[in-house]
Amino acid sequence: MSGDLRRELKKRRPFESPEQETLLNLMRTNDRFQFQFARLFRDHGLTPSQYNVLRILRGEGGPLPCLEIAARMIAAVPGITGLIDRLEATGLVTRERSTEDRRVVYVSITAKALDVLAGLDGPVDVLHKTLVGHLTLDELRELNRLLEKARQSSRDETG
Amino acid sequence: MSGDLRRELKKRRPFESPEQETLLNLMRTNDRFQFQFARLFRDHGLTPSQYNVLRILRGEGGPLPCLEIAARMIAAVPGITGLIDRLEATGLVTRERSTEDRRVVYVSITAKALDVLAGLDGPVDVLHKTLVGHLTLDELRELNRLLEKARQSSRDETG
DNA sequence: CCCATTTGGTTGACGTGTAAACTAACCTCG
DNA sequence: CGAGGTTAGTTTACACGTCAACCAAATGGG
Repeated sequence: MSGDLRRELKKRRPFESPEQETLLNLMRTNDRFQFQFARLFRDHGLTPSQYNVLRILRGEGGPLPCLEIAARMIAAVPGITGLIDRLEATGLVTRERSTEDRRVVYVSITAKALDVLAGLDGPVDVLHKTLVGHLTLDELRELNRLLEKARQSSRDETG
Repeated sequence: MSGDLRRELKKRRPFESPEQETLLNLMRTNDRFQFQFARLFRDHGLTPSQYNVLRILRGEGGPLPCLEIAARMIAAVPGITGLIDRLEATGLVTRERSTEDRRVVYVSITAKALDVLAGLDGPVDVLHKTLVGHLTLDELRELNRLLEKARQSSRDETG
């Protein structure tokens, strides 16, 4: 059972440490899942990043500054500009410069984008169940606990 | 404790399902860790993908065809060409067309690349311990078990 | 008030991931 | 042998992610 990952990666040697095995396992699992989500989003004309921005805007319920959006994603600041550019070009968001602080650009989600998201809600939930629905509730909770504990190591360095 | 991820993402509402929470948790953790590795590799003049290719070649101990390298990574086929291009341009790998099957291009790692990897081995191991070394051995094993179980759901669809 | 600093956002360059289309070489079957 | 399919690899086009550099608006100390 523990050799599954090794076989997948066609690794010749055993893992050098339990830590290495866990990290490779984490990255591999994440990549597989990301691939599934990317395909679903693409079928609806969105990239994963675009979906992420739209979900943030819908969840907020109102306009958000560019940098606030960037802060809630993993993305670095400069990438946001082009991302918003493309969303604006396809009519999924609108830009509006603030009158109080003229440096700030507020981004709003459009009705068209809300429709796209609404069409994705069902399939996204189905995919969630498909990917990890075969884990028991206890296993999901334990996985969450372990992932959060793992992430606390790098919290001080990355914000 | 379970609200940690919610706070990190500045999420207003609770998660819609345990499955969603676990998947967001997984992606978030992976992104944090990837960031750490990317910084380390960059300090040694490599991108994560380039490091990945070089590790595969060193582990193999001999030349490998381009597509075999692609198969061991998550990357799709077309991206390999440019990746090998840049590695060849910086003298980290060499290309050689096979004489038996002239379609096949064998890629070999250079001594220069082996030096770079040797300089990274220590720091990489340190980073492994930094990121998940605070988990107990039992926790690492349980995390591995849960991740492998999770990944089995999408195995049939993605190869 | 003015200059230095900070902050919000953009631009440009480079590396990468992905899809689609294409070339070149091999293989199979009639 | 020769047409058609398969395989290895490349090219092209687009979307990011990241860094370095930059601009413009706001701020703050002298």
